[in-house]
Amino acid sequence: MFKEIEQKKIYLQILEQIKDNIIEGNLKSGDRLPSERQWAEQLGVSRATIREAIRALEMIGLVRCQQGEGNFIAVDYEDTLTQPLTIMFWLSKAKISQIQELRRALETESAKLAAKHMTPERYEKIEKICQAIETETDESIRAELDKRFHYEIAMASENIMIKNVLLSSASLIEALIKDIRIAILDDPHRGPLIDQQHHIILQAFQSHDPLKAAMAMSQHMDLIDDFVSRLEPDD
Amino acid sequence: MFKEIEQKKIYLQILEQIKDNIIEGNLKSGDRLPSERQWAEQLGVSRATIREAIRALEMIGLVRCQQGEGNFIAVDYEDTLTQPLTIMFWLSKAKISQIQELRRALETESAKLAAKHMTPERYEKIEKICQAIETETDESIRAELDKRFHYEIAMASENIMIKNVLLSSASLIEALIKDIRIAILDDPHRGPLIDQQHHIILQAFQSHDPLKAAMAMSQHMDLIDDFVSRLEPDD
DNA sequence: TATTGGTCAGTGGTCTGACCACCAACCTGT
DNA sequence: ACAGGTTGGTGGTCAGACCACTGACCAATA
Repeated sequence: MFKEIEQKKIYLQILEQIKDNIIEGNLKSGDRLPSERQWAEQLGVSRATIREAIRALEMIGLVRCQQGEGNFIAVDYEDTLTQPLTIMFWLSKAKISQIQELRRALETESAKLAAKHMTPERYEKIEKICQAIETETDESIRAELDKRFHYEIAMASENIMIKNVLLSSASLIEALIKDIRIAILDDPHRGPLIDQQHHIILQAFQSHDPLKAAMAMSQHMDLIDDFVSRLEPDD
Repeated sequence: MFKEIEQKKIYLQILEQIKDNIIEGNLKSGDRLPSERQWAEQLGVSRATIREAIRALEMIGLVRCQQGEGNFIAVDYEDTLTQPLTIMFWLSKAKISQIQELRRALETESAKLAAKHMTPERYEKIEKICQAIETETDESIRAELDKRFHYEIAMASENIMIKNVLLSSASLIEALIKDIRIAILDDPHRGPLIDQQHHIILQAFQSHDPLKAAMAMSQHMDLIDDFVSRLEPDD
């Protein structure tokens, strides 16, 4: 299952091996890796080296480390970009509005693709979420449902790359503005507006109209834009 | 009643410190980090631990390691996402067309923002590149110029997050289809078409018309879409 | 019987000290 | 002045040790 190590950046070789093993199907999400001691012996390297490799893999969200239990392949790769994206945000001294613009680009494309590939099952699922949002009165639950609304659209886009980048940037925004959804949803003037926008998006999905979906989602994003811009005035 | 006791992993604490130091301006691109031994002593941890932190930082492109010389803060953070994006691509078994869709979303938004923020200096720069593309006959140089064309637009968008995600996905596509630009440009029917599209984009920039820029760029992307779809037929 | 609490083996987290490979800057002899 | 070797500092790797945590097993207790 694991080959002997040659020379070069050892931790990169281990990464390659894991990658290959996953692609070949020998390793899958949630699988446990060999224990560090055992693995080190198998590969003929020291435990310290194995650990450096694991650390690198953990950083990009590919491996989850649990003391006393073991190291595991991440259950999904949705968080692979979150950490790097967060770092990039801080180091490049970007503004929140810039992530928001990134998210806008992805949400609109996501909606466009979702409309293109929408299935009755998925549509029903999303429709139910919308209905739940309308009838729900607890703002924090409404916020959670709104999140799921966007998540399901991302799934429906059938594009895992866009989905993951989108989810990462969305969670970064959330981390920066914890209660953005609540704050937006809480505005009594906005509640109905949001529901209306959701409906337009739904209609676009139902009629498989990518352009309409993209435009509707873009307008939906305007709400968040507005909130961000007030939170973070232009320099 | 009792608060949870939580000991963050040391390597994450070190990451935090580096992040803070960069934000505060104590550390900047290209700066050299303390030697591992010295640093370990300063922080009161072992060298192995320091190395695990460095390995994690190297993985996301934040640190460059040079044996016999030292460890350095990366000169730019443009590659922070390239590695994770590549890993994600392989592990999620995505198709090239999906990255292309990701790129399309970013290129169009990038063009839109560029039109919004275009300055005479930047316009002139991009215009010169376009002229160079038209007069150049060597296909590989044309390809290189085309790359710069997109790069400058990304810069002009004045959105570092979009720029970096875009460049990462573009370089991932390039790695997967090495000669895509040449292959596309090489088609005698396409050469004039590309030049024409570039001009439309330029016009949109000049008139600060974001929507027109986005649409023109989207059409420009169709060319690559077309190429990818022929290279990678639908399942 | 059901629950508590201890033991124990296995795991990741960290530390220590050592050796190797590499690089740059400093000699040194010509 | 210069080519070539020496030397000290750096990252790369290794071996072995101890700690903290986990889960499973099991005995003592209510």
